[in-house]
Amino acid sequence: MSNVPLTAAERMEKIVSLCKRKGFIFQSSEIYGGFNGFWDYGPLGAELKRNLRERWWLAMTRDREDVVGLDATIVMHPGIWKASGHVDTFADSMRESTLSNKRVRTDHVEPQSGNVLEYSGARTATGWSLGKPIRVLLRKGEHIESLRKRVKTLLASVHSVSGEIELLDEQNVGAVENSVDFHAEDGGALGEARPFNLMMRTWVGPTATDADIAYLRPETAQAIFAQFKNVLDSSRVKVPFGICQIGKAFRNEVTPRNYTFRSREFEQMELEFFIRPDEAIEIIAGKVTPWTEGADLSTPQPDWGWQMWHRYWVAERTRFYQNIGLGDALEYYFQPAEDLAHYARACVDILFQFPFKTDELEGIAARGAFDLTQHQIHSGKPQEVFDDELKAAAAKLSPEQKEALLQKRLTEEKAKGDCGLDEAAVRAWFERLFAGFYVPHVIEPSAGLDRLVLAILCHAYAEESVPDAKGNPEVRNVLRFHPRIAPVKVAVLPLLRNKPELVAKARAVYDELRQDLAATFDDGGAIGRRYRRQDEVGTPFCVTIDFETLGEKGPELQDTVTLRHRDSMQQERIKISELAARLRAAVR
RNA sequence: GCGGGCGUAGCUCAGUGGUAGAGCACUUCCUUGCCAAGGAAGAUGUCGUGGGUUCAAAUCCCAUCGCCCGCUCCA
Repeated sequence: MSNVPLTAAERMEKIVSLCKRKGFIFQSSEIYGGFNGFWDYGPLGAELKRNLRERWWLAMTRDREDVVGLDATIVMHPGIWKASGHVDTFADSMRESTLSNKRVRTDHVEPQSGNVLEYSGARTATGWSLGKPIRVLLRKGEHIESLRKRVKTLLASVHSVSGEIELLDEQNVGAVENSVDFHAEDGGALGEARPFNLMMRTWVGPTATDADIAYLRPETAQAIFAQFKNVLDSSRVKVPFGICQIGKAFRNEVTPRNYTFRSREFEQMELEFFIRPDEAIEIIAGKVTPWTEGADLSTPQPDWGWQMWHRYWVAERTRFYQNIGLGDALEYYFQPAEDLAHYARACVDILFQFPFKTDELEGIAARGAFDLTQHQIHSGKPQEVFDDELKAAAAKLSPEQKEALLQKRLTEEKAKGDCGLDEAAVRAWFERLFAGFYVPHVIEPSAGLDRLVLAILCHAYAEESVPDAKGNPEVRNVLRFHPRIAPVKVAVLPLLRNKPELVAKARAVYDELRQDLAATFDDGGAIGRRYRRQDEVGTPFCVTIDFETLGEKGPELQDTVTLRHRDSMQQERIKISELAARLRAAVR
């Protein structure tokens, strides 16, 4: 058996088609023409997604002692999004170059100086023409021929025209100094500023005035920060510990693309794992273990600072993906320091090679104390924890040791330039720290559930070339889901439909198995066809009831069935009494 | 938002102004038999949506929605 070669585009098309045909994923609101950026899960997709969600939740909560769950609302106090920075960063005003249609943020336009040229239009000898006038900036020192060539090249690529482009009625309309009306790269005049609001708005309360505006959350994480104190005070947890949440989030993506990959409504699985600041670790443990290549990340240690915790969570999350059969398909991207957002200290992306491109499944960020500090400032409610171990350890430090810690931090803050804390702020922070108080730092593994479903489908999809009954090669479609996450675990099949005693026996086996396994019953068509039907939706096991099951070939085969394996297509004979335990073990 | 391509049965697609099609899938029945191909019968469409041109539109024109590709955006 070998895999049929497919191009990336063919592969993706087949996956999309299979998902619709078999009830994994449907377009939202399809009977009304669809709705861009929204997708529904059909019967099998809902099961698959539920299995993945359940695995993540159990890996976080049941399998660990140091993480608890939360289930918060989608609509929250608008102040949360002010504090988190989303109201500002998600509502950019954008302008477009009229020449290239390239967008630029209004507040990022670089002032330009030079002469403004205007053309009434452009055309080619082959019949293409541009009706609208073109304004473009001839920068100081730029040769006019170089500008003409650049404009022609841009027009050719933007409008997909070939052949020589002729620019019409060139006019010099005057000089400008430090103008913010031209695109920095292509020199094209910028159009009107338009707001790009990436947060979805709604109104809470029946009056729907501006004062009632609220937002559908653009991420689930902020609810965790907003409820941090309540969880801390009610759950007998102490730092280091985590709070996890699974739920819907909403963004007005500029371009929803690539099937379900970038949707406007999507589901996130997020953990905020709260840790002590490195200074607290140093006081308590005497040192902070730096991360080194090959470090032992299996068991958290008291002297771990944020770096080790960050790497630990990368390893933990990798283990999760291995357990659902994606381990061999991941790539990692360590964001270079200069690309990090101002509040992040490190970020690792876990990527999957989708047929359309390799892109992010999960981001694991070390975010320092940024979020809780923001909420402390905006809400006016302290978000500090009290750490008695820290207080006791700090009490044993000499004034010189304390000053040394402080000076070290001061040097770090100075290195940050304008965004660093001043000396008074650092002294105040250490005073609280020595008394046992601090705002915890956080490691944030944030995964997209819909992206995971898509990755699982893409990874599982295979077309094999297998010989048919006559030995001719034939294509077999199969979804090679790990049995743990397969939407249906076992199909029960009577060999023939028109023999009531076979059907009755098969029904009895089905009724027993479905008590604790996702099972299905199929008596339609030839047996081989039914096997292939189950392969196509990724059912790992088929159980076939035949006349031997009924005892026709003697008592030793009575109450045995054929157990057929999806990937190898091998069959074995097994007693009905052993079936449930055997299958349960395989899907655990 | 810009440019290009596309939208016909559940799926894949043919159909360039004159009666809406094929293959697969599906439904029912027959078959003592294990890897999609046996036999018989059957159901399936506002040709994405709205408007226009025409005696006549799946076909031509306009608008709109959706999908794909590129640009753009992406805490």
